Amino acid sequence: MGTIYDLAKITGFSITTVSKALNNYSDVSEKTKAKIVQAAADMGYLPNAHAQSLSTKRSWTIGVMFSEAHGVGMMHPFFNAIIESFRKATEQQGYDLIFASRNLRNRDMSYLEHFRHRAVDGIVVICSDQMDQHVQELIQSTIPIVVVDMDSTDCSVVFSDNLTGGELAVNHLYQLGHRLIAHIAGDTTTDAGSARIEGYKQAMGHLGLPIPDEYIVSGGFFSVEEGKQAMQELLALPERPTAVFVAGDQMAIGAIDAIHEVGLRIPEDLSVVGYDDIELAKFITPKLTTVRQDTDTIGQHAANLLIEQIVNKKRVMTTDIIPVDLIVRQSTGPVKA
Amino acid sequence: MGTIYDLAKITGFSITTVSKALNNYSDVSEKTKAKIVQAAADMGYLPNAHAQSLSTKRSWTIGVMFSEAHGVGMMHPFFNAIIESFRKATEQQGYDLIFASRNLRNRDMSYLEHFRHRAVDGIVVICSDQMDQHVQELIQSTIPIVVVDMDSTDCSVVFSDNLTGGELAVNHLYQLGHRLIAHIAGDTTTDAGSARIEGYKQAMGHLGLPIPDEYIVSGGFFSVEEGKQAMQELLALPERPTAVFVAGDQMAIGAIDAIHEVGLRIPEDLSVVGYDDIELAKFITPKLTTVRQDTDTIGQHAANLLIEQIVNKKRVMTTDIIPVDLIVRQSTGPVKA
DNA sequence: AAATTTATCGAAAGCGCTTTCGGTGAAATG
DNA sequence: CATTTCACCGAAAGCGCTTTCGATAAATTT
Repeated sequence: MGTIYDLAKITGFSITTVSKALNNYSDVSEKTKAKIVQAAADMGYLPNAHAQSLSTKRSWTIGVMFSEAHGVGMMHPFFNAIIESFRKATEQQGYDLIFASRNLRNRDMSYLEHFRHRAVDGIVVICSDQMDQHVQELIQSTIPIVVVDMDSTDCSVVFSDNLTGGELAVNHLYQLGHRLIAHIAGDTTTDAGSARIEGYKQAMGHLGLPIPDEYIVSGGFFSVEEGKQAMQELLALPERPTAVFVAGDQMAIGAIDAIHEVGLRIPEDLSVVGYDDIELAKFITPKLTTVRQDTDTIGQHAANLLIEQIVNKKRVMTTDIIPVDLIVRQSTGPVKA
Repeated sequence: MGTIYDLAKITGFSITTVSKALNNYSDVSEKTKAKIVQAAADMGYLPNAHAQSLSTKRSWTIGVMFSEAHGVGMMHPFFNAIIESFRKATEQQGYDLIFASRNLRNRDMSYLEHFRHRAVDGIVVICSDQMDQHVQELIQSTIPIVVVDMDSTDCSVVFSDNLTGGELAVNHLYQLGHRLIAHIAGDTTTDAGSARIEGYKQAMGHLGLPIPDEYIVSGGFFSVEEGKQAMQELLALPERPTAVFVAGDQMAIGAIDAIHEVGLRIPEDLSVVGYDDIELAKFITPKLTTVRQDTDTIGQHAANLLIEQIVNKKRVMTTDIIPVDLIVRQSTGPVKA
């Protein structure tokens, strides 16, 4: 390793000059700059990030918060894809991601506290809901922040056009002749969940289609298992829907499983459209018709929004809504005559 | 915020005493300890992690390295599950995870350099292969390290019993009457890939089954797409196998897709067994017979192995092989008469 | 040649914390 | 009462780095 002092000793300059040389200050001659840089390379010198942070008040780290409330963690392919794209964008600018917990050596603390302790330059919250106290606390803090997949007027947010997404799905189904369209919803405490329900309702309204209460059933927090259960409820209905719009691909896969288990065929007996377009969507049987969320763009925009705030040292409250696409595959088909 | 100095001013004690009180030293009376702790709570004091690290040489961070060589990143459900379990285990001990890149503010640097710069206490490498220069460099360094899903005698490693896994799959297929058993392999530069091939070969050998060269086809780096392509090659063979052991569930899903696309049925026409037992495995159609890897245990063991080294300040080179299970579902069945 | 600029460097303070080591008064011992 | 122990506290150095500000010598300008 070696420190800046070693470098000073070796080259014969002061640590001041060494530091300046390494940081490319203008008041050090090219010659000495070259010598110092060379010596640094020779000894494999690397600046200590903690010392730097301490003295510059800049840590070049971004804290990421996954809400663990619903046990999704970083396992959900959608959030996962977003964080991956976010990571690529931020690391290009020199930031590292740090996953902090609520545990600091046996001291229980809030995320905000933990992030302050780590002195992160900014925060991204990936999956959460309005009810989460921790997220609200983060938003109210002064640390630059961007929130993904959730709405808020108190900070920068970026999320998919879930309303349109819901409409796209329903309209597609309608055009295929479906009139009995049910919805397996994501939990309404999440903005994504409720926006998709809203999109579903609006589209149904516009089309003059009635919505029986039993046609909206909760799939909980977007899990496969809950999607399956929700579908089972739907299947038990006296007037079974001919199509169902599922608010997430994972849930859709669960739903499909439920449908298959009772011996029904997709799309002949029942059409299903999902939401997300996870990688697997186009490979499973039947290939899933779904509303694609542009995770790449979401992640990038989130990264840009955050870094902009960090760099300019001022809060901005942008609401960035990313368009979605309907991807038609084989899980939807014309209604049975 | 506030620093230790503010706390000293407020309470009237020296910063030394404040620090000691906060760190529960024995040479500060209970009374003053209480006062200081109270004052700290009142002002919402939080120690600055960077300052602490600087002075203690302990950062309470663990660097995680995903090889980006094969473009899997953190998107693969298997690695993802491992990192999640690893995270839970380490955060319980007070460590935060930091995802470092190879980019430090436009300076291109190795992972080792980056980790040294960040002064991480330990390193976990999640998905990589022997050929990766960066990983080798990490292993040769003096920083505590644990490697997952890869073999090495130079550091602690933890991975699944891939050999047995391969055998389990083949034997299962054999018992169902299959004799023409092919293998869609993971890339042989990965230990997991080659060990599963080995398991396949050994089992076939024991059973006295011949292995035509064309029966082992590479599925690349475990992706769905590559699995699909591999299966297409298999399907084009003059003597088509009646069963195929696929070295990963993602690939298996791709393979199933390929099979369905040519109008064949699973398991009636063709049996397939996967590897991993990802969450979706039991929901897709057909429900996938697969070799389950115990990601929870892998993650935990890796965490323990790493923390042990950090705490004891000495390198240990354990090889921790985690057993696997065959989970029989519906993608395998008796060979057609 | 005197007066200014300019280029180059370093002393020193500071970032927030830990830890060694010594000092004080009170309690315990003889 | 003199001496030793003990409990409690603080001065100071140090962790590795940045940054301000002043100093010096060389280069320009008059």
